[in-house]
Amino acid sequence: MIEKNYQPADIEGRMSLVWEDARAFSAGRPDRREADPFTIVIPPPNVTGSLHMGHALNNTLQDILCRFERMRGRDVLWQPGTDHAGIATQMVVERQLMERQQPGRREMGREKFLERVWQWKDESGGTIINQLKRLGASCDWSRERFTMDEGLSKAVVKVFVELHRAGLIYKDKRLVNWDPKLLTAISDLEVQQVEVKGNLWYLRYPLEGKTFSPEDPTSFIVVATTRPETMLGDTAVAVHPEDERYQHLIGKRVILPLVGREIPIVADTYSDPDKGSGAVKVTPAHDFNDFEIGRRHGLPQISVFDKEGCLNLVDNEDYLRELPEASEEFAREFHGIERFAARKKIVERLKNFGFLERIEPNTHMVPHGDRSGVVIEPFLTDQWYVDAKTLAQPAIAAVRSGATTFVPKNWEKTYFDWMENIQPWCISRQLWWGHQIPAWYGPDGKVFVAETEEEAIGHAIGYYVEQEVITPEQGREMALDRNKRAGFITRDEDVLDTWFSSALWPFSTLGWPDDVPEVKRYYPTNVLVTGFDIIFFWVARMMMMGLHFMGEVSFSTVYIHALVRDEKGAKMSKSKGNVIDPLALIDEYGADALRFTLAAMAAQGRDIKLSASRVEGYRNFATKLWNACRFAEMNDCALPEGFEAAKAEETLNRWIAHETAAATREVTEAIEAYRFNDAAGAIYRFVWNVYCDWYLELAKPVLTGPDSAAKAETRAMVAWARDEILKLLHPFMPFITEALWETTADRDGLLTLAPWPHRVDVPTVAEIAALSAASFADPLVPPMAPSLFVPFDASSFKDEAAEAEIGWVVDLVTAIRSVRAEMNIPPATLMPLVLVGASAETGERAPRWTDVIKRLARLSDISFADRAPEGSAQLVVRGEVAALPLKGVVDLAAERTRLGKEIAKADADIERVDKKLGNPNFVAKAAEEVVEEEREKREAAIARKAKLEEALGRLASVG
RNA sequence: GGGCACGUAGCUCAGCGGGAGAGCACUACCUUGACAUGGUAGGGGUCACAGGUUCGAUCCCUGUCGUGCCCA
Repeated sequence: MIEKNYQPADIEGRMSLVWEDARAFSAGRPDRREADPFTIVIPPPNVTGSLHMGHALNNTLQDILCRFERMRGRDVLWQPGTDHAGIATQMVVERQLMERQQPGRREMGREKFLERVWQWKDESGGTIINQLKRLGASCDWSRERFTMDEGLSKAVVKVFVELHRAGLIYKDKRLVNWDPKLLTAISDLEVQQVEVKGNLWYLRYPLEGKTFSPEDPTSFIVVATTRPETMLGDTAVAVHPEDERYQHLIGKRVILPLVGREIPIVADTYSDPDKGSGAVKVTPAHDFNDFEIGRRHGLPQISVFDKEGCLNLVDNEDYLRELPEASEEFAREFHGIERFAARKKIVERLKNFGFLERIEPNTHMVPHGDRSGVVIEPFLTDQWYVDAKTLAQPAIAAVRSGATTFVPKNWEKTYFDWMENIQPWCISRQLWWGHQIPAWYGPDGKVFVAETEEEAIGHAIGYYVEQEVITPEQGREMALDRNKRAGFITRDEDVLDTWFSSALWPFSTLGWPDDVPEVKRYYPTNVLVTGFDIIFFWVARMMMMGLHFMGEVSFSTVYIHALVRDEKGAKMSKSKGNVIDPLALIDEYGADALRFTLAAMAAQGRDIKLSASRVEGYRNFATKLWNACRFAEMNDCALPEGFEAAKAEETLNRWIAHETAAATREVTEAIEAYRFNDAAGAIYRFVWNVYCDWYLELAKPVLTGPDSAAKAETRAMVAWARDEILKLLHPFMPFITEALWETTADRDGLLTLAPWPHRVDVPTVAEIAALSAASFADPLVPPMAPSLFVPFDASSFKDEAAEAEIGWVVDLVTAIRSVRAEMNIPPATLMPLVLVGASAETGERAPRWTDVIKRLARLSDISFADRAPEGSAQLVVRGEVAALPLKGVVDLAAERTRLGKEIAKADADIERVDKKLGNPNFVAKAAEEVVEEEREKREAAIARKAKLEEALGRLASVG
């Protein structure tokens, strides 16, 4: 029995359990051993994360694809899991320690701290996974993976060692984006450019050999800067080589104010003559552009900050080199001052000595760490790098050749732009939570990269014996005695960027590097579904790693979906406070309604601005379906064994078969083309506007009539079409459809494993037997219902005659209702209908639909006549006149107005078509079908107008 | 400054070379035996603006204005 009211909360939890118990989503089910695999890896959410609208959209789309392919008989693996989110997770746990007033990370030490992080992960790390389950994600939960798992960590180590051996990973001293709060390097992509209202400070740098005076412009050069505090690390001044103002100064030297260092004036095109003073100070150790200028001119790099962003001058050899002794006092005075305080103090000092020309307000972009929120400091450090440029080449080629395609295609441009300008990828992070880099250092700093410490020691001993640092004898002793070699080499303390492990996700989750059958079966994956914002973070890196280590692309299709934005079109973010919580929407309207909304709005290439009213509307759609199924149940509609829809005899039943086939084709083709909104729209219209509005209404007289063959067939057909609807809708609304599937009949299997209506590979009888055998062999696999295999070829079934007949009924009823409403005839008034001058076809059809038409159009009687009775309202349906004779009820003036409006409409049609057909160019140049179509339109409009005028004439003669 | 989108009914959005569509909102009527989380009928748009291509442009091209995003 179906409950009276649809309550999503009541069924969603229960259906989740049903699927789980049946292990419905397990990859490699025995009954699908021979089936084609279909694989999607989930973009792993942060283990610290919770479900936001972007996740909801992303996973809804993946789930639609997975459920669709699962029903099409594929062996689906949707690989779930989370990533360890190095910085975010470490921050979460550190914050927790602080809140509980427990010892901090450094006090407890690395090992203890990592234990705490794991403990946190075990307790709270499952949040987002449970939220994905609430959304209905049909992942193979038994295969859930975590980037810090043993197996995935093994893959990380192997990849690092092999890339290092191949020279594709190396250590280098370069500028990195340094987060002075978190004390780690971060990636370009974790840096947010924020517009900040700052200043341009114009500074006077005295020229060497002149006596500096603020009054004498020939005694100095003015440089403009947004970061005056970095001037302590300046090693040059740059001007544009063609800037006439400065030609005479190129090659001269200036004395750096406050510091006293002599630095050159160089010519470099980076300097923009139109910006500031046209001269810039060059600080290679604290600015990415200056770093490049420094390289071009061979300038020294002087870092003046420490890793916390405080001035570091005392004992700073780079800084103090070649400086006069007096400057040591200055160094002591400024040493240790935080960078923004230093800015104030330095500007003040410059001003006091006349070196500050002026200050100009200037709005510019300043890099901020997206986790810490503090201003990022370009900082010169030793880090590990991946040679991304080399690895990118095959990844670029794979997209060029079409081995991997983007949907929509225009994202390929973005991909190429990024890949072709890719920079070395800094992969080391100064954190504790993550994969510790498998590199060890010998006593002299020599690095040994190996999969294990034992192996590294072996290499080290060999190396140092060869270098005669230790004797062969010492080496032998160390190799044999653990105690003797303790502390000989020390491991790199840093960990790898989280994205380094995520890049391996499509194959590490399958078990690589172990030789397991899953790798062979499920790699390459079929499609990756993601938002464009992580094309760079993730897609590109998976492409690089997949091609290098597997020799094959990671996925053949990348579907890039929209971003979910708020009602103003702004990106949803916590700091803006404009987030809509998907879980709140699920609580209010159900997961099915939310999923359907997201699918219906997921038009390609367009962002989604979500509003709750849409979700409500689709919840109502679910209710509609629920009630339609209740109707079927109340009328004892059931599918008899062996029923064949294609062989139905009743016109109405053939019509719904025709419509079902059309809807099936539409939905199937739309999902295949990733047009989720079209698919959702097609099933929505079919359920509501075809099945509910017309089929069930037209079937009512038959269902409530006397027992007959027609009644039996209609009962079967109502149930059959309902089942087809449940299947077509299942990928979008899995909970309600599975629940109704369970309740509406005695089923042998779950809907989620039932075959898709459009399945091309309808199994033969022999195959069914084999499948059943396989199913029964494994008690966990529910056998498939034999009745599901009754062939109905949705790809080809058509019945145009049924379509024409039911179409006439629909048009007639609609026209009568429209006239009644316009004439203000109360619904309680039953009117007679007269079909005027009916054709033979109509004469045959009408009696077959008397009951239905009477009921739906609220008629007392249907009759035929050659002329419309006096004083009747008349309407034209498919070229024939129907009259509603009701003397006294029909307001003649109103009817005259109504007919006048209809005629005007017909006139407008005729005029528009005439204009076209009157154009000789149109007739000559337009496609023949188009011209023919227009001619037909014209004829129809003229005929319609004639009938209407006739009706108006009759009215005039009466009144 | 460079790149990518987008401006269609009051709102949120589809459509995209030959008759302007949906959901919500709105108006009127309906306690009709599945459903008021509903039914029936209806109102509402110079498809941002200006040029061009075409027999024909909401749709293709160019420009202008406006909005958003990404990158520098």
